[in-house]
Amino acid sequence: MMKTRVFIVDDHFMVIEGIKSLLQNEAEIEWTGHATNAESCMAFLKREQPDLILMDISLPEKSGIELCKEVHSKYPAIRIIGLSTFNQRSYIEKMMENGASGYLLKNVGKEEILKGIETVMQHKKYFSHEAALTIRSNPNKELPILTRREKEVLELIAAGLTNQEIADKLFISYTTVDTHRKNLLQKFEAKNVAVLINLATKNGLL
Amino acid sequence: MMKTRVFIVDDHFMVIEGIKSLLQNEAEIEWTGHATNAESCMAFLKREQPDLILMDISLPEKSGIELCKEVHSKYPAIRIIGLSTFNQRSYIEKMMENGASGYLLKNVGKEEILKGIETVMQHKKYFSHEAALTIRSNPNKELPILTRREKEVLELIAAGLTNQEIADKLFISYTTVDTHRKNLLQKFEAKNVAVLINLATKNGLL
DNA sequence: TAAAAAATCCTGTTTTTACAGGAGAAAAAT
DNA sequence: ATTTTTCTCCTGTAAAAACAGGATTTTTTA
Repeated sequence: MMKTRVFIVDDHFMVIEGIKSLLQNEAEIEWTGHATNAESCMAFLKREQPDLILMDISLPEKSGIELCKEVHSKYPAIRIIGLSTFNQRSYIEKMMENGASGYLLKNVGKEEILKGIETVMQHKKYFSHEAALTIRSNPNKELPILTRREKEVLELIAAGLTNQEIADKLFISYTTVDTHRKNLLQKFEAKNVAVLINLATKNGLL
Repeated sequence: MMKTRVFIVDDHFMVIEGIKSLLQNEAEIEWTGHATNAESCMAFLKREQPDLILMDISLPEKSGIELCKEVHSKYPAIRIIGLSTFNQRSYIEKMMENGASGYLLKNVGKEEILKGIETVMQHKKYFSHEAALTIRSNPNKELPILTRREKEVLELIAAGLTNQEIADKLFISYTTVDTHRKNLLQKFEAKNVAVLINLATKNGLL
């Protein structure tokens, strides 16, 4: 059996050290190195390509989601497993959309990491227990899909602009902004702007 | 020189493993164990008391901030260092108010962990580099201090209740709620409720 | 116990949202 | 090329929030 060559990208050194320590005595795993940001990850990949990357989702500067997309398009053979503390549907979905093959929450133990690596290397998808529950259990509480304009308006609302101010800024009519606002409230099933902003920030849209 | 007996509470097993791995060959450090939640931490302390606890701030069920308060009041001799991914003034301050002696961000390396432990054991306070910058640099952007009632009203606003509904719920007048709302906007320097909720969620108040 | 802070209540006015119900034009997807 | 989605605009009304400027009574804290 071939050894799986593993690389890790995470801005938390202690997480890198933890996973390294957990995997160092595993026969099927070969540790190829680590990076603490997107840039040094890409630099490494120019010289050497691992079989699999464990990739933290929240990195400084360029996010794990963007990095995932970039790595996946330039090196489609490399399998990627998302890594995060956040057990949120939106994050998991974004990673998978951008080419990840699996998702591990950072509270997992050695077994789940190994199982994840093994499963993903067999061209199958893998989610750690809790993450799997999240994507299955509440398909009702799905995040609404916003249009480009709606996102734009949402951000300006959060910034404190009134409908009139938003209208002036976007060179559209006051009534158009009102319509977008109406649609935002409807999509989020929010009674008013307080709930809207609350939901939006908690789902990482702001 | 006495060895420092270190205990760690963190719900992420890989972080525990990482710190353990980093500290295991250090002569001045004695590893006494770990817990992944507040309950098992308290259970451990009943049997044995370490010199220092590295305590994650975001734990399931009871938060690190509450646990910190509890440990500090029951075992005042134990030194506590807060541990977190979040470099936010509010979190750092809350931990320090509740009896912590230092604060480490999870992106630190071995040196800062050791320096932190050493410093705190000498009855001094310690903040990791980036955390120290945060508490020093922007004393202007301080979080407003809310009263009990204001917090209550803030939460109900975020839940989508109108002034009248909040008034009914709290058995106070509509005008009182309006005053609290006014004061909240003033304290946060927010133009309207959208900005208020945005700031409040981003600062962990909601 | 005196001073400070917090919580309560009030009258008004203006501005902004929220809600209802359409509808045409431009872009995008099939 | 046609359907669907998105973006745009409109009229009108009711409800709620924001703003101004007080004032009294409880609680806390020094």
